[in-house]
Amino acid sequence: MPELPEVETITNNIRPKLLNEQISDCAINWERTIAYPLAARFKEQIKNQRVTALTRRGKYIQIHLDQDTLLIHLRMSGDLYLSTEQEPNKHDQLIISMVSGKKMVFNDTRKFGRVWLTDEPVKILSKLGPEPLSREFTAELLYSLLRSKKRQLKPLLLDQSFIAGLGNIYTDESLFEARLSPYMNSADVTETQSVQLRDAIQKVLRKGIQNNGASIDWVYKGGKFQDHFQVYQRTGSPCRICGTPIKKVKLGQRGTHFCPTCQTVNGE
DNA sequence: CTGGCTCCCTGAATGC
DNA sequence: TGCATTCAGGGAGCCA
Repeated sequence: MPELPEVETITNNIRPKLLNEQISDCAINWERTIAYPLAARFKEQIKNQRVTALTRRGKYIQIHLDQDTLLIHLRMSGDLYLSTEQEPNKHDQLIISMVSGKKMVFNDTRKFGRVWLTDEPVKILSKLGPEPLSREFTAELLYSLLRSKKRQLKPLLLDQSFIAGLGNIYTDESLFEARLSPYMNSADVTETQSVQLRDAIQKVLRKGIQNNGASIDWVYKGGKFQDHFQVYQRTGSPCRICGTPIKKVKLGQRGTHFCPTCQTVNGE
């Protein structure tokens, strides 16, 4: 599942290949991929625009064009890459071709991914919480944000309006790194624990990026962070700190992995 | 405000 | 072997 480190890796990979390219045309194979505007208008509006920059915000890839911004959210199974192949692959939902002949492919097996073409990307991105790797993401900020809510840490960290970019993998890994229980109520987190959690989130995300993200299932290949998982997908395996079998539970409708010995709610 | 649940999708895993 | 069922997972939307 592409989360912040995977999206960062993908954005970095395509940036040099796409900068200054001019779009000539696009093929929409699954209309629902286009979240905005209507498919027909999208197709017209994107034509002839030139790529000026590529950035990431949360789990969104932003492809800045000279008129609009192309926002891409990969959701569960999306991938974005340059292709030289003539025939489309299975699950190529959107293919954008360049004047130079290059083709950018949005491939998405489960069809959850979405693409927007808008001159007001802020309207979509302003719902997001702070960037966890930015300078503004201090322990003090996290502490005040946590105290302003009364929610269990796991579902709260997954909430993109709280912090942008964490998904199921990096949330579980961050909570383990911080030694905090996924069940813990955010309002009970102390200042010291906020420091731990901020440091843990940044450490885990940075390590993810260094490893080009994680490759799990058949989705997204190329990353190596899966070799460094402490809890994610390690159900029943011994905790690397204390040896207790890693537990998997359902929390907020999401599979949640943690060490019941190392990750406590203030001793409980 | 919070939590719980459903929906969108496909492919892998499991059951018989 | 083959068919049917179940499940995972990000985020929107709905309801309590």
